[in-house]
Amino acid sequence: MPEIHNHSTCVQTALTQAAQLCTERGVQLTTIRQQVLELIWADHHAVKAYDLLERIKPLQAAAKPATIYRALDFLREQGFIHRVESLNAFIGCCDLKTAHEQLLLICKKCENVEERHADLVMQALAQELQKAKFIAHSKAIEIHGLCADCTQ
Amino acid sequence: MPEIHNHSTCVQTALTQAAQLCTERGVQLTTIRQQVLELIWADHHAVKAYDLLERIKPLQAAAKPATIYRALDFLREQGFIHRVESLNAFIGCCDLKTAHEQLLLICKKCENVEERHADLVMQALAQELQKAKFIAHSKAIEIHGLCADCTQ
DNA sequence: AAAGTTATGTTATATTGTAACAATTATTTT
DNA sequence: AAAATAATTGTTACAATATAACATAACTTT
Ligand SMILES: [Zn+2]
Ligand SMILES: [Zn+2]
Ligand SMILES: [Zn+2]
Ligand SMILES: [Zn+2]
Repeated sequence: MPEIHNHSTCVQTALTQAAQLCTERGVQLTTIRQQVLELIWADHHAVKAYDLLERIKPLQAAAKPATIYRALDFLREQGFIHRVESLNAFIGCCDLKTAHEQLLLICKKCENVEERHADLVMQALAQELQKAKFIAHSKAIEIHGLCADCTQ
Repeated sequence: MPEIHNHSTCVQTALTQAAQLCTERGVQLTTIRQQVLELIWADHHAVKAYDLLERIKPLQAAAKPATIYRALDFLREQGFIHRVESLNAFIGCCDLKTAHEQLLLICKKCENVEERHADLVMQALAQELQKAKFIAHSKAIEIHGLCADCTQ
């Protein structure tokens, strides 16, 4: 993610596509679910569940942990967000349309999380899995370090 | 990991090498630390911190969460174990001698965790990181699915 | 409208992990 | 060996993350 970009388009795209996919799939993008998705897309940082809980309370006074975790479960099932395993946190998926594996680059300094498709990595990984005769159901590749903007 | 193998050699190798490396490095493989390492090596499953706590209590009656987490911190710093981020759990490292990245294959059925070096994957990943101008400090690649033994 | 399904409210609790300070043990210096 | 220093462990308290279970409400289908 470049340090400066028109982030409102990121958010708009994500919300529009999510709404569209929900319609197509016959599932409900309820108010709570949409609000959580919007809060996750506030920036390109990974967000923790209890931070989301605090942030949604002005909008949903009755919100409890289960409120958030249920919304997160839904958004994950639909592929709208990813869980960052190594942070116990969540980020918006940058490509809702195509199912894909996630390579996450997590910057220690600015805390941005960049999602990349990294086809060559996935290809090499597929070969390695074949060698191991391992049938993959889900893959998480998470790299911690310094992003391009923070190493200049 | 083949379903049937002489596991006592896995454990012996790990403990012997750990003891040797601690001597070389001038750090202490205390009783508690060695016991935790042994408990982790009980099998090739990932172990949770509080399971370790229960299992060490017969040996260390005074054991508390901090007891376990401190030992885990030490063992991780020394590279004797890995944390499985997607499980909040820990496994013994199968190659103490050479520093290396971890590709973990986690079987949903038998729960075995196999660690592979996967040089080709790491090479492709290094290229991708260069493209992204990202300086990696740590890498976690965790694949969930079915292992060779469990797909037959 | 009634029945069935999906989503939310609510309470309680389980799981995972740290902070802080005291006491002890090991190592180094005098 | 004694004293000083550093490393480890004991202990208490609590923070952070996540789920279970059951009641209520809101949508969908018949
Ligand atoms: Zn953006
Ligand atoms: Zn950065
Ligand atoms: Zn073994
Ligand atoms: Zn298996």
